[in-house]
Amino acid sequence: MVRHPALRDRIAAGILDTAAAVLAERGESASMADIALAAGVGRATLYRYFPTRDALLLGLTRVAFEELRDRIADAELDAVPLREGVARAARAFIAAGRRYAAVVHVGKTYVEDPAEFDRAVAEPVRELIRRGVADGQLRADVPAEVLFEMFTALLERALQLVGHDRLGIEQAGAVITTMFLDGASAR
Amino acid sequence: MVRHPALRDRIAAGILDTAAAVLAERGESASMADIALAAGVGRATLYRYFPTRDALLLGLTRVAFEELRDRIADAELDAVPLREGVARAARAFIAAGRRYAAVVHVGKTYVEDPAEFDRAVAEPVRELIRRGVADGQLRADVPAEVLFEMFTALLERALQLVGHDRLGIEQAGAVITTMFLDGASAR
DNA sequence: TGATGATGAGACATCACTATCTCAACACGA
DNA sequence: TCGTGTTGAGATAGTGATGTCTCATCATCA
Repeated sequence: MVRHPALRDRIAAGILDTAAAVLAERGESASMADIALAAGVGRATLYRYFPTRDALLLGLTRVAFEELRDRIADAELDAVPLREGVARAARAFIAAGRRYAAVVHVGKTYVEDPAEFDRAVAEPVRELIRRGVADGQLRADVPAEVLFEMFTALLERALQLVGHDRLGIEQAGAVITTMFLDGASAR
Repeated sequence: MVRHPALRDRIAAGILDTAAAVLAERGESASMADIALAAGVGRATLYRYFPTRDALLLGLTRVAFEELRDRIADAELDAVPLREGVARAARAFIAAGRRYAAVVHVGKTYVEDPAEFDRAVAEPVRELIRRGVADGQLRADVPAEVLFEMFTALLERALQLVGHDRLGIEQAGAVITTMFLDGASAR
């Protein structure tokens, strides 16, 4: 019998944590042995917690997705002005994605339910941008979809910079927000 | 004796071309067999032209780098105003990088001489941005290095969109330039 | 202290891919 | 038509990773 049923979950969470770090650093090619070594457990133990590599990647994207989904829901992007919404979305992505930078790139293939991811994470941001275009606050000479892509591109790069300690978390959110809205030109 | 010494080069170039496409689509994990199949040659033949996988990746990054280097040199970024320089840099990257989107991501590990790449490609753009910050045209509340990262992030994403036919080449250059300089807000 | 259950180390089979080699078929020039 | 040289297909060895298994060891609880 398991002594502490919660202990197993905590160990699994710890493994996912270091797995996220290893994958972020070494890329998708990091092996199960690499992850086990970094997590300080034996390879066999790693397989006891995650019976396949896919199961591990799936678990990783799942926690990342849930955290991101919750933060986006908290942000209530549909209830605030455009500028505040963009700022909130940026902070939400950076806060949630900080530890899961690996997933941002690798992720798409391992997301359990892409439609659900789209609905709960991407769509609220797209809707925010569409609203900005519709009421004349955002430029209309480019499809809203392209603006969305540019926004996420800035986000992902900022996430990388945060991961490499070249940008603070707070600054990252501010830079993304102002860069996206106002660009790099001096005021 | 080889009938046409130039023929070999043309075939090699053709292989590199399709290799770029395959790698761009399937990612770094595309195998030599995949590439040979897509290129319409036997696997053994592929190995005759590129004795190792590394040699192929190296050759691919080499042509991409040379094209990009030449275009950046042509752009004379140090001799034009900031806005024109940004526009030229964007066009240069998109024109040269269009067929080598794979390398943009994978690249860094296969670049023969990272220092040379930095000197001939990245540094002129960085210098352009530094100049813009120094003369007050670009915002100074963010390190020039971060502005550079944001610019390349927009570039790479635009490159992807072009590759997926979601953005035209001309529009891509224009969007990058105006987004970077003025952001997404309506004028 | 003794029993239970988890752990780490390592052996092992399997699989996919790289890289090499051979050979029959083929194209092109003399 | 003949000969040179290239090609594609397939066999094969080597390598590294995944996934399974066993076993000695260790920590915890009674």
